[in-house]
Amino acid sequence: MNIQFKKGVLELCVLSMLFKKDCYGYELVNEISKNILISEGTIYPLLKRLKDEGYFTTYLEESQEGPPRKYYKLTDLGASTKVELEKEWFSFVEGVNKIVKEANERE
Amino acid sequence: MNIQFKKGVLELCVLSMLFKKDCYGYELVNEISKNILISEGTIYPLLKRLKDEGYFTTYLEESQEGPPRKYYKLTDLGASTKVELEKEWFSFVEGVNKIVKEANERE
DNA sequence: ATTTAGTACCTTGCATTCTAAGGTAGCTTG
DNA sequence: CAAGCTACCTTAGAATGCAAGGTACTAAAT
Repeated sequence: MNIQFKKGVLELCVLSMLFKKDCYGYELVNEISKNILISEGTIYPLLKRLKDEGYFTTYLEESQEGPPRKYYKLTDLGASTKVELEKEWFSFVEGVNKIVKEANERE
Repeated sequence: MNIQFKKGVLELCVLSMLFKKDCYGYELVNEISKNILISEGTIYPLLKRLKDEGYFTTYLEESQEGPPRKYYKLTDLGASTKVELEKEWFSFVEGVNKIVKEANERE
């Protein structure tokens, strides 16, 4: 998997996951990795940054399967940022696809 | 435009453009910028790197409108890399879209 | 009882790559 | 001859993903 593709997109992925439901960090790594391989060293600093920027709040909950889980809950700011980022993402993909497809139409 | 989205994708864009026809650097900036805003400071180091890696050869041609242009011509390695990168790109987009779309299917 | 494996949190230093800002130089037009 | 466009390039800075490391809890296996 191309590492560079991921830059900036993981933020959208995290916001999207949390838009669906509250998640804890370890869960995010596993769920997102089903579609895009990522590591813990990527997620935790990102979660910290996004929390500092006010995109979500956190709360702890105990688990029967290990140490307590820190859940992340999207704020209104987080939700509206998700919508913005999503738009930007689709428009970006469209731009790239246009270049790629035009190139393949050579005679 | 989200800077981070671009990481790694410009390589695909450049290879795609050159797959269509030989181009010079300044031309690549302008053509790609029609779909994705990029600056010269991005392209020239990238072209140098990709040339060093054997993705294309170069030749000079004089111009009536300014200084001579350095044209980039895709090698076989460059062309096959373009095909690989293109596949990775589509699969990556699919992965991200899956996450985004599933998140929007919450009740 | 101790080890192993899985869950779950986190930090640090490194690598990559895009950008802004700057520099050089040719050609054309006023 | 100055301005503006074309065309090349470099440098220092910012952003972010990763590997590798650490801590600690629980449960199962030895």
